[in-house]
Amino acid sequence: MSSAAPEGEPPRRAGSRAAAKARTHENLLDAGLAVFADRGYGAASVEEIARRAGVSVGSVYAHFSSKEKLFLALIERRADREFAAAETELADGFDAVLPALDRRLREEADSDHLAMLGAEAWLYAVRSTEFGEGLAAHQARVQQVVAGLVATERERRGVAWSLDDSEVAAVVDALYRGLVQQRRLRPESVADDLFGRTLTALLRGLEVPPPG
Amino acid sequence: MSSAAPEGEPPRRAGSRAAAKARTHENLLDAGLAVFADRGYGAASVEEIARRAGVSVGSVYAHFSSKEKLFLALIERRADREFAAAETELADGFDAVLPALDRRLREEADSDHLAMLGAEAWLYAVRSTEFGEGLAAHQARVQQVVAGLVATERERRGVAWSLDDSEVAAVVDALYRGLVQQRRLRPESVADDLFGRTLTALLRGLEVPPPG
DNA sequence: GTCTATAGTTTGATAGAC
DNA sequence: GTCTATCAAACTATAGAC
Repeated sequence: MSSAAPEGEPPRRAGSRAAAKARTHENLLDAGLAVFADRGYGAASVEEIARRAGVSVGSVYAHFSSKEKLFLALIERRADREFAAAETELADGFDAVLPALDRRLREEADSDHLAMLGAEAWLYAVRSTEFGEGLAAHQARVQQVVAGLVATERERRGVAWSLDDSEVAAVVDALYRGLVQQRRLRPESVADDLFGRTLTALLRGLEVPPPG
Repeated sequence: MSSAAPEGEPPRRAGSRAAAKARTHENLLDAGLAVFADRGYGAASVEEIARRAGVSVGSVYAHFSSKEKLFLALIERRADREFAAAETELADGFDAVLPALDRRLREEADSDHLAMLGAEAWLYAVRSTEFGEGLAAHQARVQQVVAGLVATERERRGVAWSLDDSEVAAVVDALYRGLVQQRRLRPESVADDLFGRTLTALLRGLEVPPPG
């Protein structure tokens, strides 16, 4: 052992070998995001991803064993970030949630790559049983968090609703994704706060008149 | 001229040349639907489409000048059918619309190819300015039909709504597409009549209490 | 209009030097 | 870990016979 650095010690400088490797790794994921979103999974070439990340094709295969693995790692990173963002927003209480969701919807729809990546991920999922189950599990987790918030709000209002909490969560999720795609295609048809106003109306309409 | 058949006369038998050509044309569109849905636009090969249609690659290019043109013709056929179906269902009056939409949503989500084709079309649209404007125009037409029905129902109820008719139409469309994708990925989270029940609740919640 | 055969690219992935 | 060089396979599209 020529180096005296103990295991687990953080790198001394930003330019250390480990940091450079991690940076290349992230650069490849960022480049993959752009190319997969621009060309689609099938038409995306590893060569273009490498060029965009500023490395050679050989280096790409040193980090990811295949084009497919790079794509999956990219989806996973996105799913992790999405889940973390959802938990952060929900911690601020119900009244802060709707504006936060409106903002996230705009960011995703107006991003150059995010909405397309979501569609590519869905397509890959419905074509691959294994990955499809993984994405379904991720969506189920997100919707359970939403369902929890929905239940809290329903109890606070002290009313019964004509849809189950999990159904409301599924509808909210589906409407979110549908509006993202809609805004990407026809921005003028989806106002900045349309999602929030729709949910406000929906929750009011869910109330079931008390029996008797 | 060896044949005595006057111009414009209908073919004598189903096996005439013109009928055979039309049949091959439709077969190619059907095969394209299956392959584009299964593989994605970029990964789909003309060779597989030809094999699935029972013709050679050369024949494909006798009908469509490129893989892209075949894809676009396929999307257009689908859009025409979608629009025709929408108009038929809406002619039966409002009460019949919700069950009809529930049924169409199930058919699209449970089809082996339709939901994927929709996602491929959206991706192609957001990547191509020209086609994107075409698909946006198609969606605008569909939503105008929906908005007309929404306006009629709103007036029949004699109430004001907290969303414009066109906004309601956009939300209905987005929710429909979102639930199709949701059901394809997690069928158990989207009951057969969830879409109709959600719209029923939404319309109730849209009502604005009369002023004073 | 449909076929066979093929031209001309581009692709994903690997080998070996450093 | 990154590079250059390279391979075998697959691709879209065309040419010419029938």
